Amino acid sequence: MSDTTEKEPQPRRRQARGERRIAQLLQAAAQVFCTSGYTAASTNAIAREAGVSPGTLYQFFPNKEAIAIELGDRLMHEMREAYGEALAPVDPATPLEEAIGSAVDRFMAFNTDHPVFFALMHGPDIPGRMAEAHDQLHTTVIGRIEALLGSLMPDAGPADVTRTAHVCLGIYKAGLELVLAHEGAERAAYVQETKDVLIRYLEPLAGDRTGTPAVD
Amino acid sequence: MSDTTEKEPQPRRRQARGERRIAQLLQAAAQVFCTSGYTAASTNAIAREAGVSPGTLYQFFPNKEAIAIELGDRLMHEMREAYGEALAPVDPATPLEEAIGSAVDRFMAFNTDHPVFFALMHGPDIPGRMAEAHDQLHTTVIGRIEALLGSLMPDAGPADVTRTAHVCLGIYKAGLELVLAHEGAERAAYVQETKDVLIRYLEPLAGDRTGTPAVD
DNA sequence: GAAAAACACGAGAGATCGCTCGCGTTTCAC
DNA sequence: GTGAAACGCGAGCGATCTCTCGTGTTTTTC
Repeated sequence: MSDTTEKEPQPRRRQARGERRIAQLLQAAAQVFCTSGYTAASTNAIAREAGVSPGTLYQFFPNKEAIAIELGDRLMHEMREAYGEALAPVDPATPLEEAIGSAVDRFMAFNTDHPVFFALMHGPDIPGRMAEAHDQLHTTVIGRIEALLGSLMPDAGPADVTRTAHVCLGIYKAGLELVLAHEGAERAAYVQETKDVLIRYLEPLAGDRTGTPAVD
Repeated sequence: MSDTTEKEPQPRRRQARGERRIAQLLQAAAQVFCTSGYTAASTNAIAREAGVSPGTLYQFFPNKEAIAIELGDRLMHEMREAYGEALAPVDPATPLEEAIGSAVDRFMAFNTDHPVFFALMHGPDIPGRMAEAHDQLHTTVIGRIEALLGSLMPDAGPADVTRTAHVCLGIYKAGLELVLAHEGAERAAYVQETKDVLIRYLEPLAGDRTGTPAVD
């Protein structure tokens, strides 16, 4: 009834030391999640990697899931910060190759800079809250791709557009997996291959309508 | 020193009942692995799913990994039985579309019939012995694809052929994931999309050589 | 400077999981 | 029919993992 009656009281005023520890722990968690995956990663291992005791870890995170969630949130935020509206609808006048090329480059760069992102999103055993975030991002990305495809496929049904969007995202994910598995020049070559696959897949949709299966 | 001195004596003569239990347990394991993944699947859950006690399970399998291995071996065997030399080099006279179409159809059918296969092969936490089998299959498939591509890309370096083979396999895997996520007509549509992606990716390689990056 | 709050530790409680063991039941060989 | 071996059970051992708690240290606040 009083003024600041919150259900989840957070009278926890973090000190500078605490913020540092949090960053330290998140970095360690990223490392461990990358090498072991979310489920196999133990909180004790994360604490050890960060050079602190298990008890200290739980001073800043209520449970293991919260670590992944905070990590995911920060990555999402950083992605939006760095690439802003890379997901935004592009100018329809932009050539297909250019649009695909820049989008693939941006996302590939982010994922190679933050391999945890892939590890957290791809695991089959991610916690519930994490799956929600994944689904939300997935839906958003699919929506953006659909918007882009809308101008490419003017006379296709919405189901076809959605399906094509899913195929595009699948191609990107497959390419990303190959890119992350290689380094240097070979990695760059796989980035180019990913672009080529997408371009060749989408090119016929632009001007050619023979691809539409007129099954009778 | 005597005659049948084996390091691993298997005087275990299975009865018909035992063989039935093994099949029962493997089917239950397939079910549980599919829904939970290998690591999250508990042996107790597998036994419960099969309607037997945990002790009975260990009467037939020395440990959890052996269950996955036996399951994998049987799947591999069944694949070779059913599709024989689907991986074998095809007649070079076969049109690209037909070759891709039949290969994709065969493998998609197998994977939709046995979703465990994908679950076991795709998990990031599969046991060591399983990873070996996966790598071996992977290498075999890549080799087959390389052989097919060899005739398509006569004047490409071996590294390029290998890379293209990996991209093809990646496209297939991505398509498979989408196919498994849908049913009925939508599933069939995704199969067709997978074929289209592969065909459009590989078509330019056949007659067109402008794709070869002549970087200096 | 003293009380309070945030930080840090590490042993271990509580839960889960892989797997074992002792004992009873069914099936097979002879 | 009888002994042996395969089958079946389920309580529970040991290891591991998440998370807690009591205690001690550092920082902030007044």
